[in-house]
Amino acid sequence: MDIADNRAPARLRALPSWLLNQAGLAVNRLVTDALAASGLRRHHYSLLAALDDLGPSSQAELSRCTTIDRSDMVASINELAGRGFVERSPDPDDARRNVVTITASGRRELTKLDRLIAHAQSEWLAPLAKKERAALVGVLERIVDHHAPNATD
Amino acid sequence: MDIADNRAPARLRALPSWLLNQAGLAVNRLVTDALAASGLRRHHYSLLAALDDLGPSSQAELSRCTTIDRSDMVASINELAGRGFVERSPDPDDARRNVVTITASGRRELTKLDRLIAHAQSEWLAPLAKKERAALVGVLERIVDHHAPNATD
DNA sequence: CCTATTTCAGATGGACTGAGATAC
DNA sequence: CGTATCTCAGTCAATCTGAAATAG
Repeated sequence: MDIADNRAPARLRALPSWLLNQAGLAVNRLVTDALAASGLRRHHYSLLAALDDLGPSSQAELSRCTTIDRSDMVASINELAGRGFVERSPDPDDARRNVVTITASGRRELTKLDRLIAHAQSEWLAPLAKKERAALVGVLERIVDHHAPNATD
Repeated sequence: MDIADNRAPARLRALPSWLLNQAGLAVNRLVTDALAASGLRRHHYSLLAALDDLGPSSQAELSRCTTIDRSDMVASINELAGRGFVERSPDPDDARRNVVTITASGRRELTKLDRLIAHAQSEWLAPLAKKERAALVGVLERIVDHHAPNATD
């Protein structure tokens, strides 16, 4: 019952996947808390950011590029549409699809969220120098690309 | 609908927490699949590894050092005990506590799991050189320590 | 009296499966 | 025809809250 008894055993501390999951718990707490006041959750930010980057997109496209499941898309878009941050309309060129578009109000909200998210990132990465943060991002990109559905398998 | 349409927008690809979560999905899939044949899940490995490192421990101690919630501990230990991998007995020195001990059979199982887990790690980190893997572990350790409950806050 | 431990009952958010309806 | 999209219903593992019972 020492004060430092919470320390993880060496077996786990040396395990990359365990460390990644622990680091993930920390960021996700920070980001979730940062977004809490706006009443939005993490995937809402992903969607607004994706829509701002890509322009109007179908739900299937959004699903593919955010890795949010197609079946969870419906509810998320509903929530964003209910807040007036996106609009959903049938695609005139393909009647199977909906076109989801970010609104002016959604873009304003996104600007606020960007700031909150950026702040959470730097709280999370506080112990790292600028160069180390960039290196971490680079390494994670390579891992993510390597395991992407249409990647070097 | 290009073949590379799955690519995430720049906004997300540049976001450390998003990359970390994507990388986490990949490892957790690999590790979960690696453990599937043994009928165990990720936290079972954490518990066996912790018990092998620390020796007999109370459930509260295990909870603190693995970050598995106290309330989830009960079921997990039950499952491991049901397979004969750990034994649970009342602590003679403190009647509130149980002492959980890894069995010989549990240690044998852990040896197998160690190999499976190690293999999953190297599949996951395939695109990285040895030095890069070590650097990643080092960086993650610093982040995790910084956000640990009793840390430099 | 306050705190620590084990346990249960339940909520929550996130990732995912399967299938139906519709349209390409 | 087979395939793609949107939608709904529901599963599943993981994280976490609250509280009761017991003991230090």
